[in-house]
Amino acid sequence: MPEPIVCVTGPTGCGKTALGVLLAERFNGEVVSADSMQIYRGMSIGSAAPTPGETRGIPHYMIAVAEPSESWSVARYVEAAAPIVDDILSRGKRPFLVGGTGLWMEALLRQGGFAPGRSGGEVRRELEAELRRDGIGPLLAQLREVDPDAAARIHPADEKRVLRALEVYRETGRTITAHNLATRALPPRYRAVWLGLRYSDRAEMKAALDRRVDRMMEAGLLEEVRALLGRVPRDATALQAIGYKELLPVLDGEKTLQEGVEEVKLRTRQYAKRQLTWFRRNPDLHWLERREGQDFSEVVDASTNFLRANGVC
RNA sequence: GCCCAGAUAGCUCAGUUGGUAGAGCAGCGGACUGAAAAUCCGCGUGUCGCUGGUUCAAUUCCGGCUCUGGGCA
Repeated sequence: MPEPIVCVTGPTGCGKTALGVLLAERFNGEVVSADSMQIYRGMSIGSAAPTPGETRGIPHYMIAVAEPSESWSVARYVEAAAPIVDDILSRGKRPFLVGGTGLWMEALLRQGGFAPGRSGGEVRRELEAELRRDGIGPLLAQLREVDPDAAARIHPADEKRVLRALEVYRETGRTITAHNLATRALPPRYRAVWLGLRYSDRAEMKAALDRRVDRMMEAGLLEEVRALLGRVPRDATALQAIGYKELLPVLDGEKTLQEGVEEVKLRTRQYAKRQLTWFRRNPDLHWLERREGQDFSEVVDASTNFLRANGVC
């Protein structure tokens, strides 16, 4: 087993990027981003991608590598990121997986890929057409028949997952349940040590997130959204990003700037809450609590101690 | 000063022909294996403005008061 890679995660806006860079500096590391929006070009303000100054000379990968008009997915991310992690390891450096997209991080660490099928694919489009034509009922009935476990597990209202489960079956003749069981049984691709950074107080987190959105606006987020709109279709995955989809109605004149900004702040804290839910279930994750007015070096020192105690040196 | 309307959950509001109340949003919790910054699920958190009266019982009916809109002066 090679040296563990270090995962640095937590809800948005809590300082993952800064912590990741400082730790990579101390531990001979390079940073691999695990962020479903920083991956696109032209979204640096709204996705809070690290600036050249913030990277402090540490190599960063998987940031601004995709055209926002092409929609990336977890599977494509893993295909691209895994060779990079391997390369970092082969050069005797330590990969720091830094980001807030939990599914992407876990998928990269896991061995065994995804079952075939993808958004925009032929089978998916077929299923979407069936859904529009006949409603979810017949699709649920089909799923109960071919994959009763998935039918029991997935909420009937979660159309996206119902479609995906049927898609896997139609593409492969195997169920998504069988596929998931098989991949879960495999040993992980990489050994990992997990650090999570979060505010100990919810109100402090909200205040910090609000301030960050204000800073993004000052930095020209609205112009960034306008520029993006000029070169990507409206249904692009990139335009689902928080900070972008909420400002489109402002550019369309359907909403005031203030309403748009309030919406961005709201969706940002709701997203942070979903991330907390996602990461809370990870028993390997070591949480570092941030408090208002606390010196960031305390967090860095605590992280350093934790990593040393867990075999990272 | 007078007239009219309103005052119910954090917000916007519904409702109770008198038996202490419920929607949306917010909030909190949860799920998550090719859109994941996506998608989906669960949970009501309340001096029904204050104060008297009628009544077995008032958030509901009646009076007074306060506040907020709008109108007339």
